[in-house]
Amino acid sequence: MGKLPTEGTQARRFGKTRSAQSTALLEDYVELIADLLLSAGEARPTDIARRLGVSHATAVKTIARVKRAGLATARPYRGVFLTEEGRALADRVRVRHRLVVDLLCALGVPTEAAEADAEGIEHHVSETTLKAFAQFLKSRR
Amino acid sequence: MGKLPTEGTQARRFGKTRSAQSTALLEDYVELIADLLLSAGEARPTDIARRLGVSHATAVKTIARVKRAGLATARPYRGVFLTEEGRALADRVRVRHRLVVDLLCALGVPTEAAEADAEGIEHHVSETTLKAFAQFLKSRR
DNA sequence: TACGTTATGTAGCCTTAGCTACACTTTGAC
DNA sequence: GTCAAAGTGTAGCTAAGGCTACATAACGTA
Repeated sequence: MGKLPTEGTQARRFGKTRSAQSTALLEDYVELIADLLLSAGEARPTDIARRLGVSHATAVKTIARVKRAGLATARPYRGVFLTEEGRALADRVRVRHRLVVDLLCALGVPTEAAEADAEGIEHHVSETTLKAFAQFLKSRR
Repeated sequence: MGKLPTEGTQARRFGKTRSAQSTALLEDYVELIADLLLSAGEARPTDIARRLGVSHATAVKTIARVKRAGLATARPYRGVFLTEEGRALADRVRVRHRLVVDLLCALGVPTEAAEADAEGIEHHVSETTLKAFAQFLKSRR
């Protein structure tokens, strides 16, 4: 039985988790847009919607939020593009995703499950934890 | 560079992540209520709110949702109690939380960071992955 | 070039999860 | 027993993230 966290500590943890959830979607969009730009040369709302499994209207609305956050730009009927900041975020997210998947695989999680779980887990992994993951993988290679 | 997931596969993963998020709050509430019932003998809305770092009004509203989900019962001004189903969920959640924290610690993540990150991670760990975690911890003990 | 298909954007609705403000119970101290 | 403080509940607001329905733009092909 571990020691109980103080009221304040626990509240802070939950708060952090809540804010992580609000940025998770933005990260997913940015990562996906980067992916589409690279593999298809363009990122269209309909493609994004299909990949995420949501309606195109939902995608359009969220893209608007991504733009508002300064991560992307878009002109009507002309697709979506990342800003400098968006590209930087996409890179960070991609690296983190790979690291999480690699770690899960190293622990014996089957690839398919690792990829699926990483999708949810990655948004909640702190820098500190990420470093520990990298260290662990290095030591075992 | 891993192989790309098909459109459908990726959509399914995102969908799973989305639904996990909708149950995450319920799990947190149930776990906290169980905790308070055990340590204080009662679970009052204000205590729950303070521990989660939200207003009491928000807590009350979410407690209503927990009740609607059949996980808890409550009578006005008399505190919150778990149903059979709620207790079972609380147990599962507690076990899972401990396992995630223990794993992170075993990988060299400092305790404080492990506890904090686990709060967000635990809701996205599948049964498959959970088993791999347990197996890894056993093999290394 | 005209037209049907596909993509896009917009409007309006729902639920969740947060908040503040206000009203009503309970509880405890006197 | 009274009354103030603390706790509880309710109402009404916001933003996010879903959806469907509908109108308009772009594209490809006959």
